[in-house]
Amino acid sequence: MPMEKNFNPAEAEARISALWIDQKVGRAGANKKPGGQPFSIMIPPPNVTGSLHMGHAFNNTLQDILIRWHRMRGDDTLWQVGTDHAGIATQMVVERELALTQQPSRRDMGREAFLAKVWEWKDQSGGTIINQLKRLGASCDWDREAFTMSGNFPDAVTKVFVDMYNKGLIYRGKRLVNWDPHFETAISDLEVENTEVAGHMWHFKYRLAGGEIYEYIEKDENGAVILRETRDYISIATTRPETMLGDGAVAVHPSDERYAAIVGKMVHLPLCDRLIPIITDEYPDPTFGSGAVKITGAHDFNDYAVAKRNALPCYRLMDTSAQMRADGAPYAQAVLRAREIAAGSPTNEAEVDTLNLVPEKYRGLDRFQARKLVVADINAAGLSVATLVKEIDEETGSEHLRLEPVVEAKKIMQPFGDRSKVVIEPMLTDQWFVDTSKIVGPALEAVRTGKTRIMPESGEKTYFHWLENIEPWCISRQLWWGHQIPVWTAMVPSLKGEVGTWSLNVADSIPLGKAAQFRRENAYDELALGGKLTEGGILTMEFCAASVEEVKQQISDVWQARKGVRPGNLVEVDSEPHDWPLDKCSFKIRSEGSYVEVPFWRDPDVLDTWFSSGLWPIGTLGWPEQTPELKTYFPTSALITGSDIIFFWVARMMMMQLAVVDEVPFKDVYLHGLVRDAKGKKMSKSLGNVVDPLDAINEFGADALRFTNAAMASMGGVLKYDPQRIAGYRNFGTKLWSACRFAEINGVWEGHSTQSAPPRASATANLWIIGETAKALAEVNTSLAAYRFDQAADALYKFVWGCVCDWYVEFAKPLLDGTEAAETRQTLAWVLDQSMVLLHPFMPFITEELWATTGTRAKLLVHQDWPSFGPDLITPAAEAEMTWVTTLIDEVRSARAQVHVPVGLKIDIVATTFSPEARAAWTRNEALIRRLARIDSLTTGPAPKGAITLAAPGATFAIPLAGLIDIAEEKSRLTKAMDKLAKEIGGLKGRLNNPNFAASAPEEVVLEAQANLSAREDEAAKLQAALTRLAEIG
RNA sequence: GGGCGGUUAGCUCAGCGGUAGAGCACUACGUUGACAUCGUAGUGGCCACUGGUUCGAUCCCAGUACCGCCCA
Repeated sequence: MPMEKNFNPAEAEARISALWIDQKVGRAGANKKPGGQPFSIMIPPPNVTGSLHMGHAFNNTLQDILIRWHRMRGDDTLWQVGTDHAGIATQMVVERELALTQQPSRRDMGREAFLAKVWEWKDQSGGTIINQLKRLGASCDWDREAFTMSGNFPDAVTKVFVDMYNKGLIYRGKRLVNWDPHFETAISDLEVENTEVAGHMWHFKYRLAGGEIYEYIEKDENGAVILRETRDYISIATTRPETMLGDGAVAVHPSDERYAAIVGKMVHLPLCDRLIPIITDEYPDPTFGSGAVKITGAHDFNDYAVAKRNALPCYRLMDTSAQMRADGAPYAQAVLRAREIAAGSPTNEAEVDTLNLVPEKYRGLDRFQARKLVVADINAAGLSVATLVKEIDEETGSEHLRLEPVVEAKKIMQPFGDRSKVVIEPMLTDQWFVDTSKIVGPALEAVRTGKTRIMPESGEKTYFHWLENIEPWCISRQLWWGHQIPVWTAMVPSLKGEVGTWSLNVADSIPLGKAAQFRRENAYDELALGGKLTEGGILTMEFCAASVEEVKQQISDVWQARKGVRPGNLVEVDSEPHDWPLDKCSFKIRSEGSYVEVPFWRDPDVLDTWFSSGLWPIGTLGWPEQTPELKTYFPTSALITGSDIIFFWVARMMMMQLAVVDEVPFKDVYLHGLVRDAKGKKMSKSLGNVVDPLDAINEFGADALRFTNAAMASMGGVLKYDPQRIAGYRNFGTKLWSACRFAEINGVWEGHSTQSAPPRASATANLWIIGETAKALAEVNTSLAAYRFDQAADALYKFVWGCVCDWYVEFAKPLLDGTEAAETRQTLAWVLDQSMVLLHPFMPFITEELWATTGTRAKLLVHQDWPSFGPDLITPAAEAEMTWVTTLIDEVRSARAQVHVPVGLKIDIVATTFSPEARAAWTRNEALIRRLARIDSLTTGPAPKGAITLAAPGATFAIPLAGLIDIAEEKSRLTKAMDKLAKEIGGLKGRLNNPNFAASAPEEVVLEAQANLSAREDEAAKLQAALTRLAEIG
């Protein structure tokens, strides 16, 4: 059956893909040869909720190119595939689906039922992106597909947590974190998008206590007084008025003379019955606003730092959904205690957190509603900074002056959750942290010493910069979908074995306020107690272990050691004691001698998804089991991923693998830029400029998209997708296809089977193309080894289109009629075979199809041996001769076109000078030259009148075209060529005449310039002679 | 504000010490034994600007301008 005119991707891709999957061509170690080195890549696990976008398509194309290349070379190859459970994203998807289908909400159905729903969803819809990867032609080991929530992965995550906990690398603490009020969880600062939005700046007056006044003096740059007034207040500016209820102080810069006199004095907090001090700190910018800043430690990161430095209490004002708090004691009671604390009464973080300083009127309001109300109330109290504005009464026309509060419209940076899109609230909460400062060292060291390479180099700088300034990593999330933190808390006796003193029967649970009082009065020392007091006043202790059984053992051991008895019954309960409803409070741990039931409870939080995906390299290979795969493929060879997750993932994988198995996770890291549209704009659904990889595959075929990806993959480049470019590479595939079809029509494939060695050839053109093939191979190898996919693609494009199709196929046409027909057939078959092989990693479908169509093959192309021939296939003499031939053809064609010789007209040519070498080159390649330059006959002799002249090395040719050509046009052609030569000659002479050049430049550069000059001068002389002749005839 | 990049043909990008390349687009011609998803021949560049180093700078260094990205 003759070949179709074109490759049909839609039909062939599905068929070939099924064949590859069916034959498991990508299984670990497939096509491995003796001596093959391990080569492994871990796919950056896409979110299980995800679908394939251009970033994935790009990134996985590069991985597949490397994998296919190494596999063909006989290396022991693994491309590990899998997905990431994506905590927030997945929970969001499933919750949305529950809402859409009118099912009970997550909270209504409870944790266990909800997780069952998530798994249900995962089984139904979690495979989308994996299937899409198959359409791209990705040759992963599909049987090894991993998921961060199944297989050995959860155990591996737990083990790592426990190990790190035991090594003191993980701790729990109350810190200000980014809180997502929609999902009601902490999120990473990397999951926060800071966006500039239109906001406002309000200016409030905080009055000095006791009616004190001071002289406020404002000076200009030169020190001249521009404002002097007596004030009874300090002016503060804020973009978040509702947080003023939790202010702990007003801060000014120590150098700020305006406020020097009142530093240390107290001010009245508007709307509150509290006084707060004026303190100094380096944080306020004296040139910004009034220079005085209100400090709300519990709701702003900068303020939190100031509060910590100055030991200010951080009063939390909002609940988990960012509504003003409605819990705890009445305002009057809370403020009483706050005043005591301000006056120096001892306290602690836990107690401060229980105090709700939101006045009743604001309790339960949304933060934005509260803002409006606070502003209105401050305005009403006359505590806003105001200016006088003129007002004209419309009826009477009389002017009034009215005080108007100053509200500046201002662009402010506001943090948004990247998933929820709601405004993030800095929130003081208990969270788990990885003490990154303790594990960052080896990660830095590995890159410094080159054990792991990051490409491009700028990525290395970013890596160092981030790691050198690393913050503790908050790893807990208040979600249900994820790896639950393996830490339990249990009631324990004190170190002295006391139970009755602090361990209360829960039925006796004391009110929070009373508990706080209890804690204060006992001025306890948690170290001495060997545990920690809960808010309910119960002595507890944390236990971290991989299983409940181990935890029970540990709890029991503590009781045994401290009290001399083991609890009769350890009961795991749902949550902390102070959350317990009364009917659950039946634990009898109090009565001396009868410790019947001791409750313990697990931390409900789950781990940040990045904590588990940080273990991807070892987790997918079966760790903690020492599997053969782990031994063979770890550390992995390369990681290919977007530069946007260098912090999220790359740096964390480095830290974690080094901390856990003391080895780098990968040798090379290749970072690529963000994917953009043709104009460089970020692709977004709202802009409608998203190029869907699947659309591109449907329209142009996967090979075209893949080749585009490779061609764009220059180091550090931005990736701008232009469908025209994809179309161009589709055409490239078609070009190869039709060259093979040409071969078919000429019987090249008849009886063809794979030949690894090139045929013995004698024709120059055949020798030449064999040499070009060797050069292409070398270039592809070098480029891929350096991760220069663009250079490899470029080399292949030039070779296949530029050498094979443009020249060699044309040369083959006359050769196939001559005495060298047999070797030409073999050469053409070999060259096209090599083209398929070399292109296969880039365009696997079309090449696999051609491979099957064109010969008897022992193996699929995907497992064909990568060639290993070297530069010995290059014949320098053939190369030089073909350069002479192609240059001559180019010149004849160019000259003909410029003087408008009709393409169809065959011309005669006269060699006016002809060296023996040139004559030999002509003779050997006469058929090709005559055909491609459309020459009828060659004679030698003097140049005829009225001819166009061409200069070639060792020869001058004249094309006699008396009457056919326009002499003026030929003159202008020659003059133009002469001008160009003159410019070049001028430059070369200038250099060579400079004595410093000869003295300083390397010898070969000087020689090259000299040779260049003499060649140019030779050519110029020939053209000058031609011009002279033209002048003679007119 | 801090960090990292970029500025080369109309567009998208390579090149990175020896006077500039590709693809696409554009122009003209063209069905010459595969290919019009094509062929042939062309047009098109003070390599952002200003200094410096060098025999020589698009390339190295410093500064300026503009544009990105990341982090505050």
